[in-house]
Amino acid sequence: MQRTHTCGELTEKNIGEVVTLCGWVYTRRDHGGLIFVDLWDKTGLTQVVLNPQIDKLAHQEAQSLRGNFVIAVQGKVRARPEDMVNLKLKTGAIEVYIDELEILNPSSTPPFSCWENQEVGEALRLKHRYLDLRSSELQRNLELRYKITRTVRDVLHQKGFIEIETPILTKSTPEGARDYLVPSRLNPKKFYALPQSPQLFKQTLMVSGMDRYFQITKCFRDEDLRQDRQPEFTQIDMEMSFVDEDQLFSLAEEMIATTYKETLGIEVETPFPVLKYKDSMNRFGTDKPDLRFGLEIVDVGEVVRGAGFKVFTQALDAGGQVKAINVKGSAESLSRKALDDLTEVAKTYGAKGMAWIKIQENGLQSPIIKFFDKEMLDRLIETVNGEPGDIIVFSADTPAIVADSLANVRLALARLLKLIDEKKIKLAWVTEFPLVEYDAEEKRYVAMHHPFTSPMEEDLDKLQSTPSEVRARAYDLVLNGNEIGGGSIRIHSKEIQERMFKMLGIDKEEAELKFGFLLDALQYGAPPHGGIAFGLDRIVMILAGASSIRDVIAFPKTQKATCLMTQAPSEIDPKQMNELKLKYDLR
RNA sequence: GGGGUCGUAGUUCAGUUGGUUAGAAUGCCGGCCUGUCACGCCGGAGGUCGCGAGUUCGAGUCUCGUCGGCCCCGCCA
Repeated sequence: MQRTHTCGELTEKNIGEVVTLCGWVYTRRDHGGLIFVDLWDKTGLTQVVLNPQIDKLAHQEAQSLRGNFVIAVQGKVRARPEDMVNLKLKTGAIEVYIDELEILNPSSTPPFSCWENQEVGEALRLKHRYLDLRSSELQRNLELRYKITRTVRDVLHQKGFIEIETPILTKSTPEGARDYLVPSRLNPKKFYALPQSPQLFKQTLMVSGMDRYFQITKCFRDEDLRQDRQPEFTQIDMEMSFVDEDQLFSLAEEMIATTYKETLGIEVETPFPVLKYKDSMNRFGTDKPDLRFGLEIVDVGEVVRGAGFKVFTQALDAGGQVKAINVKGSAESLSRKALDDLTEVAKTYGAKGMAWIKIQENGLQSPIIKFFDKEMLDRLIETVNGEPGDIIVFSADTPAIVADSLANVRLALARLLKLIDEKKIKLAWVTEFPLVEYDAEEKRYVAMHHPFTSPMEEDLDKLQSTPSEVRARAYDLVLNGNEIGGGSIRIHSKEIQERMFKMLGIDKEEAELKFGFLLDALQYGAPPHGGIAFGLDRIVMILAGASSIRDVIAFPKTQKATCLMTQAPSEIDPKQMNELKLKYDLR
């Protein structure tokens, strides 16, 4: 029997036609004389009817049907009696009277029902991922994922990009994340690394005159997993020659806006606002601010300097900061318990505690006001624009801890007070990142983005003197508080690249050993170029409204980076170890 | 490396202060049923309480360890 229609397309227009449907038994309702089967495929459900008066044999055979059996049926489309129309189904106006039934494949009883809305443990769902993927939610997510990549390919194609594949077996690169390694059988004691990104290859392609490259490709980083992070993930990677930030931003904006339009039918405004890293850190404590709500951070260090409150003065004396958030109108809604919980949030990010002041009509309430004189309190309240009904929360510590703790207290507050409008889409560029940051452990500067990121021209003279003040031509794209992409204008001058390596403490031999091929390439007419890479999984997750990256990946890993379906990773045969000339040395 | 949380029929869960034979719903199996659509009615089967020690006359329940899922810190150029 050859399928003539899918299970989601028959309507009144097909009444009278003889059709053949194939699909899975969704439910079977056996009335003894009459059997109803809801037949499922990814397009929908169709009710088929087995009536012994239409075909005795088919009816008899249908008694053995069970859930998830794969069947083919042939019969005539009929209108349902008027009061039997099922408005819940697209195909609810019709049903198919079957005169031929073929069981293509029976099914064991599955460990869980993939169609019912019963909450099933994620471990079990991952073990039987093929069943879980039948659910409408995952079907919808994977379809959205495909629509997004298709739109991206369309847009980039129109803009003159070509997709070029780069190696998966490649060279281990220093810095950055931990590499996944693959032993080389033909070259004992040597290893390939799986790429953390195609970074070096795409820059090399610019030297080749490819002009505009993109690739939707897997990247690998052997680090711990999170809700929005997998060791194996997909980047939309791109690179362009002869561009500056403006051209690159507008292209990326068009790509994102078109994606929203084509997949969700939503118009997003372009151009996206641009926020300098420094301003983002000052106002939100993070380089990926969620701009859907306010609760901005205010520096009150100068106001409280010299107060009798040791927590503040000690932080300031040690070169730290005191910053605050005015939680407008929250005096009623934020309980003592909520403030304790927020304090725990602050502590998670290194703060030793979280001070607060409640402004009431009849004065201030707080465990710390006794340490301040009235004049200082007045100025403090004025600085944060405080009014009766507000609560001011404080963090005092090193700049990094103040930023980190308040950024996360801010997010927790927004969730607690339900300040986030889920319909809002707030995209922004964050620019002028520091080129390097000091690594206390390694006692040297390390590239914040990567060592090929171009410094800003006006900061070039600080490369030697004050490296930490040099700003980079690097940028991130932030969507509702998530970093969804990042990139930079690259260094194409050999001279600047050498100064960069010098600052990072990488000598000539080391540079040659680690990045030799790119450095060679850059000597042979490297055009000015820059690029960006987007995290596809995160973008799909946000557009799908999914709560975990696992919900937009067909076969995701668990938090311990295993696959419950394939049981990867697994032990290997000693023969394979011998071939690779590898030996365990477990400690 | 660290913190939190969960683990009991196939599944989702309940299980009191440590006390008789561990329950419910759903699913599954059998029977009945010609207008259901999460069909209905009757009956039945189904448990290494994640695993291992310990405390106790007695452990699903308490203690320790361990394994696994999830969330978080660190980590993620």
